[in-house]
Amino acid sequence: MVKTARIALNRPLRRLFDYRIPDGMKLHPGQRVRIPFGRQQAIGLVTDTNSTPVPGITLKPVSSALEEWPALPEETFKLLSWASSYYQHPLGECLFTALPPALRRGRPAHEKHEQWWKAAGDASQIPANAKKQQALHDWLSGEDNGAPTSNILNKGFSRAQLKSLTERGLVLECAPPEQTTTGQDHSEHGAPKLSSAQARAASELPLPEDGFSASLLYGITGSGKTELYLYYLKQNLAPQKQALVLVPEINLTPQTVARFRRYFGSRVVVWHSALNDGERLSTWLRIRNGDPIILIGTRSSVLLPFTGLQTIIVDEEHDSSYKQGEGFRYSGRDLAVYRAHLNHCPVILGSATPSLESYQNASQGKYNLIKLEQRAGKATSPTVSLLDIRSRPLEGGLSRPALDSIKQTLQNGEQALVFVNRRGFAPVMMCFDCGHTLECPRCDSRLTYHRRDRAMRCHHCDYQTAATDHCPECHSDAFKPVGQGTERTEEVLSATFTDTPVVRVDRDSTQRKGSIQKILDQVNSGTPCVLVGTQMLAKGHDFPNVTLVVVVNADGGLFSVDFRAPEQLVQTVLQVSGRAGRGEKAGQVIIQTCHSDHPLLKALCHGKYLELADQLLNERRAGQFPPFRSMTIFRAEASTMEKSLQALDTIKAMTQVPGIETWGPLPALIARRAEKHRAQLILNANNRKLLNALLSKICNELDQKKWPSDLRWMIDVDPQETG
DNA sequence: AGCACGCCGACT
DNA sequence: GTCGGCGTGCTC
Repeated sequence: MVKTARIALNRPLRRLFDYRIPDGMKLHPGQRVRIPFGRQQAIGLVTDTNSTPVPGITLKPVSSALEEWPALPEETFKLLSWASSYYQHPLGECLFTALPPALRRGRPAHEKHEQWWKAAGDASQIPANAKKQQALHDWLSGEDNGAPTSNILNKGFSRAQLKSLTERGLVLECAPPEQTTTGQDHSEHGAPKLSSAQARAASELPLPEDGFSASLLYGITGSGKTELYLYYLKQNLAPQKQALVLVPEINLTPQTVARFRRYFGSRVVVWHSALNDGERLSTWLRIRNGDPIILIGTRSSVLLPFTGLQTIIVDEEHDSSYKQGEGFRYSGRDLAVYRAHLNHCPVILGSATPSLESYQNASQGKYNLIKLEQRAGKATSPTVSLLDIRSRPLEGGLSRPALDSIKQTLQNGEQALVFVNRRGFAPVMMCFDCGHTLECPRCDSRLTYHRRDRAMRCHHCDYQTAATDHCPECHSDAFKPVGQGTERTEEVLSATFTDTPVVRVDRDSTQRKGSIQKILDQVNSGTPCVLVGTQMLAKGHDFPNVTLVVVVNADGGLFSVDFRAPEQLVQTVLQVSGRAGRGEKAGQVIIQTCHSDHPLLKALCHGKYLELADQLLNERRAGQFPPFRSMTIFRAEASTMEKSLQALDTIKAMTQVPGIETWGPLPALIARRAEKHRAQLILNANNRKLLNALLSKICNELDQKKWPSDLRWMIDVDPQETG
């Protein structure tokens, strides 16, 4: 009886491939293998060793197993298999996203031992013009144990400089120091001291030994959710077990990590997109090995091969960045819940503004709802007011009363924060004589003006061109930016408050490494200043001396086509409002709007998020939107809109069954993007299981179909974006 | 995704 | 006459 293995490859194929297992080779699901594939060699992952191969095909043999143990342990494998079928993404690609890049490429599953270097000899032998070599020699002389290559490179030195010094004998390779025992809790700290409200919330959280539980921790901004997490882990995490703390990318700051390290020392390890291949491999191996790590990481860390996971925490669980927007479109938060289920352990979803999905689960009793409605310390909740800006002149988007409030705040020796919601409100160059605007030649969108480098950029593709002073159509010099961006607001504020620092925080101003830290230091010094920024300012920061928050324009979310827009508006405003009055002084929030009588905005002033959430859930129920039905979007793009719409019509024909309602196909909000014409078809299903079964069938059929060569179709289960 | 095969245009 | 463009098809 010939033994066979079913193997998944890192290819966008929904099919698996069968191979013969050579005599004497033992294979198990999750194991990495080297296999011949077509006329190339490939790395595969074993999915099954009990399957019956398709008859009539001569099977090739597995070349070798890369290691005897499964790279993906059983529980991780189950998680990914489930995710593959839930999100309708090819199994091979799902499984491979859980491997670090080095292992995907077939590298051995152990760390490359790193070369260590120490200084030797006399620095005077270094040529006088080789300043960097001198600096390197200098620095290395101060490192008693020597330093590994990676540290040297991180310090800004180059391989070439290191090489020159070794050739001169001024730097020698040395043995790495004794491995410091990592993964241990070295910290002196016991559990953090909790307020009575925090202690009560903590006592409501189920314990790891109670098995699976999902809890929604609703804690208003400034209520001290992080302290609660720390307390919970300190009290309940067994010394040899692992914990996963998921955070949005933007919250994974050195401050957050430092806070965990204070309580758990080197047991805390991070995982995010900026790690290099070596760091990824190293952390992945430690997790796989069962080291008692507390891992703080972004979305993808929910896919790591934990082998002793005892608790999962999802901070800011409402954050849309938990949903991957392309390729394997999984939700890190939802997978975290499923993973806790597989692990028989608790998951805690924390937010000041819970997603309606999680809140509904809590309302139905599927999740525990734990409330923390008091701010920690002496801080009180800020007062929120609407400022109607209809027929008020604006400067840089700011009205006179708002500017006066900022002035007053600065005079009080306090700080102000101006929040510009850039969504759909970017500065566009327009001719005031002929009305001409610059459009992207490849997309249905206008170019955005970037003052710093005098460039016009498309935010939907990589197109950019130089800005001009004159209208390219009528050559008028009345060619000016209109609309509101952070740069314009910053400019106006700088001109108005000449002797106060105005600090801008957005993607453009924080690209350089460490620049965000500089900004935070400035703010934390407490001296009067004005912060201007986008979403980035709304997240998690603690600015004790900010007492005023101005929301420049809140109206974008009021009349959007996206069913999530109202929820997102409310969440963003509440999150940014939460930056005000976190110290001892009371905070004030001013929301500029043209619709001060809008019920949603009026409700926002009373600040009770759960009441708003109830109201928003009622609207979702009335419109039969998620979470009352489950939604899936099929998207298509091609060289013409006709081809895209036609493909979606074909798909629509497959979905005409009871219990499923379709909307469209319709051209996408941005119908042309990078020369591709895009359309989408929305499916709404009463029953998740039924929908999933239908989707599997459709995707398989779509794979068999002959499409025009330039047509691409995609599926997005539980979409975050519906445009 | 890779990679090869294949069938048409511009070159020594 | 060949080199090479990328459309099409296949990978156990």
